[in-house]
Parts: sequence; C-alpha cells; structure tokens
Amino acid sequence: MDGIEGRHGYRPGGRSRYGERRVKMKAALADKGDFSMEGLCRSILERHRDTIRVRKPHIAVAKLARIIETILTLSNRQGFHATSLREISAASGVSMGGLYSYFDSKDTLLLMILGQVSAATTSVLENAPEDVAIDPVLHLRWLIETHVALTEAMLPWFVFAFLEAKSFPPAGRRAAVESEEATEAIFRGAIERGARQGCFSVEDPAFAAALLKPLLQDWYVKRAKWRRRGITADGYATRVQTFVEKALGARADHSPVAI
Amino acid sequence: MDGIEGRHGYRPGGRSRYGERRVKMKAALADKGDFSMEGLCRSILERHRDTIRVRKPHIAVAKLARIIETILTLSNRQGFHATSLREISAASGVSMGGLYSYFDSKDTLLLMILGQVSAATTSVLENAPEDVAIDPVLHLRWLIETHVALTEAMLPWFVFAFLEAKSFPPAGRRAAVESEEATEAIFRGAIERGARQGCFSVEDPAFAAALLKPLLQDWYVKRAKWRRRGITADGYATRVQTFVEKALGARADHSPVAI
DNA sequence: CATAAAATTGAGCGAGCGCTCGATTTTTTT
DNA sequence: AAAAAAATCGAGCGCTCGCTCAATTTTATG
Repeated sequence: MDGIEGRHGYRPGGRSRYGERRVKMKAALADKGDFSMEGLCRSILERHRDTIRVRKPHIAVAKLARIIETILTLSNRQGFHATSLREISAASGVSMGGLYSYFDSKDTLLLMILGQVSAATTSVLENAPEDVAIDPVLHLRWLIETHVALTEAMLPWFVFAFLEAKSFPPAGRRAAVESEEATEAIFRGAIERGARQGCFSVEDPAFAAALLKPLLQDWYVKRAKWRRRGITADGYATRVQTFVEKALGARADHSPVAI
Repeated sequence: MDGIEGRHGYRPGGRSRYGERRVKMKAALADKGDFSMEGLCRSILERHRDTIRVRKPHIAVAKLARIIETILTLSNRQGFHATSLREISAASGVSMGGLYSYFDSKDTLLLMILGQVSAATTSVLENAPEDVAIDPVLHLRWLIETHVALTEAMLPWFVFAFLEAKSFPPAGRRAAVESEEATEAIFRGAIERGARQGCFSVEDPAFAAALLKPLLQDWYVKRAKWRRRGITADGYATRVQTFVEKALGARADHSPVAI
C-alpha cells in the first residue's frame, strides 16, 4: 500500500511535491475501504441488521443511502433536532412508515451515523503502513495527512458528528468521547515514541496529542473559512504538520517540505 | 492595571510562579468588568431595554439572572432546542407569561446570550495593558492567559455559545462568525507584529492565528477531560503558551517559565 | 400467472411545543 | 387607605412533532 510515491512526504531536498502529495492522500485511503455513500451505508447495514427490517441488501443499501444523504444535508444546514422526519421523508422520497423500516427511533438514526464515523476513523488511523509506522516523525506526519484526507472524504459525516454528538442521548455522548480518546491515543503513541527516540523534544506528549485533535477538527468544522482563504486539504495538512513539528521540536533533518 | 505583579509571566530565572500567575489571571479580568451573573445580566438589560418589558432595573436584573442561570444549566446538559420554556419556567420559578416579559421569542433569548458572550470577549481582549501590548511576545502570552481566564469566569456562557451558535437563526450564525473573526484578528495582530519585529519566525502568521482559537476553545469545550487529567486553568494557559511560542519560533530569551 | 412474501404507504394518534392574554397580585403614588 | 401602575400568573390555542399500523403495491417463487 502507498506504493509508488514512496517515502510519505519525506524527501531530502525536495520542493513543491503538491501533485504527489495529493495522489498520496487519496492513496492513503484507497486501500482502507470504500468511503462512498453506498459503501458507508453497506457498513451501517451490517452493524444494524437486527434493527433494519428490509431483508434484501441491495434494496436496503440503496434506500439507506438516500435517507442518510438527505439527513446529512438537512441536519448540517439546520441541525438534527430541528429536522423533522416529515422533512426527511419529503426530501428523500421515502414515506414516513418507510423510514421506520430502517430505524426504530430518531435517536437510533443518530447513533447509526455517529457509529459509522467513529468506526471509519479508528479503522483507518490504526492501520498505518509498516514502513511509515517505524519512524515516529513520518508516522505523525502520516496521521495528520490521513486524518485530513479522511475528513475530506467523509466531510458531511464528520460535520454532522461534530455538530450533533454533544446534545444527544447518553449512549451517543459516551461513544463520541471514547472515539475521540481512541484517536488521541494513536497520536499520543506516535509522539511518545518520538520523544523516547529523541526525534521530538517535548515536555508533555500527552498534552500535545490532546491539542492535535482540535487542530485537525478545525479543517472540517470551519470549512467555509478555509475555502474563503484558498487553503486546500493538502495545504492545510502541510501547514499543520509544519506547525506541530516545530512545536514538538522535531529534528531539522526531518522537517517537511516548505509550502 | 495589572500593577503589582509586574511583567506578565516573564521573569528571567523564575521558577514556580503559580501563585502569582493565578492572582494575575484574576487581576487581568478585574478591571475589565463584572463577570458575575448579575453583572452580565445588567449588561444584557442595557442592550435589550426595548424588548424587556419590566421597567425597574433591580427587579429585571435579578429575574433575568435567575432565568439565564436556569437556561445555561439546562441547555448545557440537554441542548437549547431540547429545553422547553415550560421546563425553564418550572426550574426558575418564573411563570410562562413572566418569561415573555423578558424576551419576545425563544430565538431572541438565544441571541441575548450569544450577544453577551461576544461583547465580553472583544471588550476584554481588545484592551491589553499598554506595557504588555508593546512587546508582541508578552502580548500574545497575555492574550492566551486572558482568554483562558475569561472563559473560566464565564464558563457556562462559552459552553452554551459553542454548543448552540451553529444550529440556529441566521442572525446568530453571522454574529458568531464575526465574533470569532474579531478574536482571530486580535491574535493575528500580535503575531504579525512579532514576525515583523523578529520576535517570531513564522511563515504564515494568519494561519497560526487561526489555529490558536481552536486550541483555546478546547479548554472550555472539553472541560471534563482536562479536569480528569488534573490540569488547571493556569496549567492549561502555560502549556498553550509554551506550545504556541515554540511553534512560532519565539526567541529563547522570552520563553515562559517551565511548568 | 397465481400466490406468498416483502416492501411501502400516509392518515391519524397522543403528546408536547412556543406563545398569548385576561385575570390577579404586588408595588408605588397620592 | 384608596387608586393607579407595574409585575406576575397559568390555562388554553393552534400547531407540529415522533411514531404506528391497516391497507396497498411491488417483487419473488413454484
């Protein structure tokens, strides 16, 4: 995996590797799964076979896709709570009763989406290519660009999770906190290993790891702002890498290529 | 203002200035206004004299305080949208009709709170003491610790604003974005000046300023996490100062005292 | 092509919502 | 202490919400 582009953002005297990086970003996700609406809904169907009453998978997946597409669109505009099932029904073309073949309550629907987001996040970030995971600096760099690429590929899902996770049922709240801590633990792992090996000089690796999450969240939460400023996903990832590596006191020979 | 403690976190060979810093944190806010529930509600009353139908200020302020206290508590637990006026009435001891002497719609109530948060934020952060504002490094350090102190003093207000600003009426959305950009502009001012004067070596001051906001937000948004880890407001401010100054390549002679 | 199974429909239910307004109590003025 | 003004009250209005289920249409089977 990751093959031809080689060394993951590290290239001794390199300049302007934008094209390569963009390819790599997509490549970093390519093997990890299918992030299309259909693929994600297939995964939801698997995790909720007991609740979903429609038996035929191809029918269920297609309709789930229409339903969830609609919910993400409406909720990200006006909030999940403010989006009624009647609206969802009208916009998706699925009747009121039809919706209830796919979930038993509005809360379940919320949990389906939150669950898919956290499942995708951990399954992607926990599986860095071996050659990257060896070097803490490269590993952290990979985590940052992969996180940005993932949130890019599942943008409306992450926006939804961010907006709605807080104001909802205990189960959802707990799941969200756990998911976030899992992500943070992955960051912390790389930073602590780097500190032990002398790649980073940082007093408090746990704190640095905790700060990284909000930095990465800003990319999808304030998307409009970054677009207005003409910053691309690659540009954002590169800048965060630079910023964080400097804050961690990364050894100079590893410093990423300037934007 | 800020008087006796002197130089704002900078002290050549200093160690363990915790006590001083804590005093300074409160002092930094002391002259800027009254951040008690009463004081904040007095400010709201001033800005909404036309909507609020109760004429006597002392009565209006006292009751507003009870109402808003209740709303902040309930909303931060279960969301503003999910909190009904009947609940607010029961919990605050003000009748349904009574509530409507203080606002003409639930949306107005939301805007009152959001407005107070952004008013307080800009009025505080825009008024750094002159001796601090002179030096960009000290200025940035002051902005960080004052922001943390302010969000500490108005914790439920900031949590509310963070949770509810997104999913509501256009007016509130716009106000929130503007308020955030104002804060960011203040950060950017200090960082750009520092870069020009050579105190910082940073490629993209605007980007660094934009990243600072989410770092400071994490303090009040994930409050439970930080408390669980035993990190105080002072500790958080100090760590963010260290982290950010390192990322900005601040000159060593200005580096803050180690925790 | 008949029949069983699966999928889909939407009017209707009870509940709770934001909000109003005439009646009532409290406070101030004379 | 009476009258005027200010503040407070809460039952009730119209409406929309999440959700259900008997009836219907669509699809698969022998």
